[in-house]
Amino acid sequence: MKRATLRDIAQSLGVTVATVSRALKNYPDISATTKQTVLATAERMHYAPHPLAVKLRQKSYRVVGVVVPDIVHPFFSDVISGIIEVVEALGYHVILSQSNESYEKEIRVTQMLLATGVDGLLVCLSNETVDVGHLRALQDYDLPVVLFDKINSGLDASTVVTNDFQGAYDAVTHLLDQGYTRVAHIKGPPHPENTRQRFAGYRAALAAYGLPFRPEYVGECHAVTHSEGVTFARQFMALPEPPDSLFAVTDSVAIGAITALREGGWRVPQDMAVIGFSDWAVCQLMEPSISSVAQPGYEIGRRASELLLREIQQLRDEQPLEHDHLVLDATIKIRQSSQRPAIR
Amino acid sequence: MKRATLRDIAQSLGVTVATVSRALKNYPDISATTKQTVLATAERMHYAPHPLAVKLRQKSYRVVGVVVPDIVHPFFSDVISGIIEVVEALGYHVILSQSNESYEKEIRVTQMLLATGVDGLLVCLSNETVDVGHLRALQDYDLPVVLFDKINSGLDASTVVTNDFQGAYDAVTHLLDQGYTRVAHIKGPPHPENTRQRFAGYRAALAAYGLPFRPEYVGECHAVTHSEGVTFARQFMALPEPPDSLFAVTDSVAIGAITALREGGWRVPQDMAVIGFSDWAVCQLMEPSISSVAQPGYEIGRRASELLLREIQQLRDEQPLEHDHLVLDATIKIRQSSQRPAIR
DNA sequence: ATGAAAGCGCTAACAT
DNA sequence: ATGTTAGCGCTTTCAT
Repeated sequence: MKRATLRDIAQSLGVTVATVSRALKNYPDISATTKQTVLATAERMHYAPHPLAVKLRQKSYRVVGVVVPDIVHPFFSDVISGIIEVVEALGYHVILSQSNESYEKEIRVTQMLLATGVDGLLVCLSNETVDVGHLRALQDYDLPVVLFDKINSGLDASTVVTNDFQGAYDAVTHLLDQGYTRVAHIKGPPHPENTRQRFAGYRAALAAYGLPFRPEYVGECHAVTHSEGVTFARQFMALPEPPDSLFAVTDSVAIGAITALREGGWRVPQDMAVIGFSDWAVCQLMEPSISSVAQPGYEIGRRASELLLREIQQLRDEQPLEHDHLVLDATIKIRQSSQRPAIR
Repeated sequence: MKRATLRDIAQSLGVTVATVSRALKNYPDISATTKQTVLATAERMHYAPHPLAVKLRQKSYRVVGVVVPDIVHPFFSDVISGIIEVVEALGYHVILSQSNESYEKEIRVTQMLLATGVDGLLVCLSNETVDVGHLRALQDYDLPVVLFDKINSGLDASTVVTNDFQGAYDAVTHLLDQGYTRVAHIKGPPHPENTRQRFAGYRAALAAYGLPFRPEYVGECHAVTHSEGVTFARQFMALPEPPDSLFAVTDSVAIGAITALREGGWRVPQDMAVIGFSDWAVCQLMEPSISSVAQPGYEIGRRASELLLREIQQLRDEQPLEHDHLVLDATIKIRQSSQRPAIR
């Protein structure tokens, strides 16, 4: 059936649209009978207000755009889930896009989002992105932008990130506290700030315990994959004085390393303790269960949304935008893979 | 800076909004000079058309709503990814909501989506949902709805699902073809059609190979968790004539079972072959790697979107809506856990 | 080549 | 208690 409008109801009742509009919205100055008839016909005609007309009139769209590099990733699913939780509670909706880690596509989807009329944008930059002119352009259109996880200081915007440094520091400290002294690290590539921070946390923890930094105990990934974990673990086992423990930049690398260790006849954690980063669901299912550093994805989504909604409100009130920079703690999850067996 | 409108440009140039509108859209009957100046001022004023005004005028919103029970789930991430791929290529956007497997919330979010003015809806029903009156109501508002994965025959709508029966049948056949004859099954609860189909596929495969159905080889989960896998595997091991292989309704159950088997001193696949369902990423990472049945999530997202967009178009053309019912094949991924060792 | 005017569907200030 | 009117920002037909 064709969608009914206020006018349809008004005409069929011989009143004006204004009356109908008021009747439907419980305005005080409306006769009980009129209200009744209007409500009844509206019901009968399956009337529903045209959302676009309402929004145009009220200048509020109530939609925020979200751009992540890759939806099919547990961390981003968590973030998105947190975002939806917060914004829906305030009657907002979420339009979701992905950049597929492509700078080109990121520009394209942010443009599309602007053209769709979102009230604000939550963005996790792609790994390729170094220039943020496209986001600055959005801000020029009075569109608030909040960055999370992968951020860029070139943009004057609120940011919400995990404390990768602290997470890494805690992970390594957990190893050192148990008496391990030769802690290896498989680090990520130099570009994303996140993995660089993890490396920094690793070095800082060693330094805090007065241990030397040994370059031969560090491997640098390019793609951050399972197979790189395999490669570096083999390398470590072949050293004249091999490490006794390993902090890997991600869980997939940690799992790759464990695979290689096992093939080489090394037991985990007896011959080498291992701790990863990200706390994927697999960590709990593997044997041994894998220790890892959990990122507060859901919380990042919530906090970033709160900041964005605040800025949207400030914009509406014609107040200056206040930016914030949140750094949320990561939590180490200690499981079997990193627990030193009792000393006999 | 305040957002510029057509009128702003028109006034600053001493022309009408109509002229500006035409100049910006490359209409033929517009002087080159006017076009130049308009374009220049538009640029200077950072003009961008107001999306809501355009959409209201053109009666096209170009947004589809998506409702899934839980975003943080690899299968749904895949589906969403497929949806976004297809609809963005046609200039549409995706508004995402989750029902958290709650019937109440499903009603709430579908209503919100209607109120937001989406052009159509892609829905995976919550496990709680038995009545689909809320979706029928949407259809009454001329809102096309396509169901995927968890569907309900009570609604006259297009559907896209995995062929759970065939996937299960193939999984069990794969075991039987290798000479296993005592195939156990840990099934899901009776309600969601999907897991019932898997059970049906299991029985059909046994029947096709002339094997008896043995109730003692079947366990029924309530929550479909890792720990239920543990419980049933222990039960199977304790049987006087234990099964030689197992088809589990999901990967988490399969992994639970493997854990229990290992604890009980049983080797996988030597003492019991195991195959799961869903093909989570973990399956490749575990040792032994776990065989599983892959659901075509991405493809489901694509196909469901295509059906929905077709219906949206048909509605616009005032043609009758054509419904389709697609059943996409699942693919068995054979890995170590289900491969019978060579017979010596 | 450009302007004037109507209208998408709704709201709200101002009448009566 | 209800009607009138003006607009939200844009597109498009019909004039000129």
